[in-house]
Amino acid sequence: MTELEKGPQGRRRGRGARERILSASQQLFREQGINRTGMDLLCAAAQVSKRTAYQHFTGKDELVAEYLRRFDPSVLSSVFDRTDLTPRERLLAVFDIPPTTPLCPYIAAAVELHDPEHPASQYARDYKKAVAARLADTAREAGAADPEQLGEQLALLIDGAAARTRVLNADAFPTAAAIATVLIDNAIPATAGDDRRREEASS
Amino acid sequence: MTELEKGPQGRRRGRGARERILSASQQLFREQGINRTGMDLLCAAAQVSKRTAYQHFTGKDELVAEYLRRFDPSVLSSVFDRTDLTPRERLLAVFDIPPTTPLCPYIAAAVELHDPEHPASQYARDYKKAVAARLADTAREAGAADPEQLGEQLALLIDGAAARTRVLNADAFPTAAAIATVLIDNAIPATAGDDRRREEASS
DNA sequence: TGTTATGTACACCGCTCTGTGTGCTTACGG
DNA sequence: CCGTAAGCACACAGAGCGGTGTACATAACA
Repeated sequence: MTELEKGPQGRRRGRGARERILSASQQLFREQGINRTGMDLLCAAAQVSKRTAYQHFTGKDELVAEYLRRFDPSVLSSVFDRTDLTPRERLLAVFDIPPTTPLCPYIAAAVELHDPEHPASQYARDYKKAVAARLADTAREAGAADPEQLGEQLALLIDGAAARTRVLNADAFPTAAAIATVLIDNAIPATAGDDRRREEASS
Repeated sequence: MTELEKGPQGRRRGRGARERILSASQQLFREQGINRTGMDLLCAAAQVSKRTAYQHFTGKDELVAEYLRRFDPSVLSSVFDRTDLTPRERLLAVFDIPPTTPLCPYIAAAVELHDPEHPASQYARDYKKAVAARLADTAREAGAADPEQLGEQLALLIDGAAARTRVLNADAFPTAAAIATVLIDNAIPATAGDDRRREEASS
């Protein structure tokens, strides 16, 4: 960062080296996996010399960790911050985003790195917990009897759909959405104006 | 195989080389992952020379495929063939076996190999379909309205619990079992005498 | 006894991977 | 103008991997 993008025209070469590396990581790590993506290929894709890459990141581990840290805002917010949907609809909308994210990179990373102590694995755990927490919040908003439990359950459905989609090569999210519908209907007492009309459900 | 175990005492050295290799694979591939387990280490653990290993298997790929093919009978039958349980109880008993299998090796293999055309990936798909099919059969036995759907749903729960257990380092199968209970109760019309007579509490 | 199958011990090849060392180029700033 | 900082191109080290080649040992069978 420091004083990189300050010039009137910016340094042509330098401006965004980190971004290009991380952008290439996003693509390649997903398409090919982490272990199968060598630094040579990655640097070539990022149009960055290998030497430069290792001046921005101490090693591949750090790069992988950073790569995993970049998902939170985009995917999470895109669903949970939609004010045009009722809380209940938001809970179900989660199962419609897989087209954007064909498979969960956190599961892949946890399997590929295979080290629970790896910083990237830590980020993966944090992310999963954050997702479950936001689901729980939304569930509470929707008037669920036990929001934490529902959040955890829906999170499990997401992971199950992701894993199954991966192994079977077939979209499993519709099945997960069907389960989610049942769970939500069962968890919300029906007294709560969950769907349309959730105004006075504040308490 | 051919004429290995035919002698009155058998060849001391040869008898069970394949088994030792596969046994070591089961342990090491699970503990360390497939890619991280080199053939040198694996052969040392199996107390088999590397040369011998490559006379039994054309390559690591074939070994991995065989390794995955060895799970079907043990795990599957141990649950589905239990006649002491009602169909409904069998469907739920599935979520109690993870202590035996800490994580699903098929998901791990699919991620690690990263090639849907790999023979091992094919076995993984076959296995997953077989599990879903047996779940569907049991669901039909239990009187489910749509057994195929329930089977697919329960299979998704298993995979979700496995993946989540892996990423979070915490047992997620209880959550999956809770969901399964809801799904089963919702899918079985209650007219079917599946469990210990779940009275006619319908409507 | 000798042959043949099976397995061992160990060195070795070729490849890929992460990570560095070195020298050259580019562009900005004084 | 020259200095400095960032980057590039390229080669290379070091390690691990899958897989092989070679020479030797053992046991059954003729």
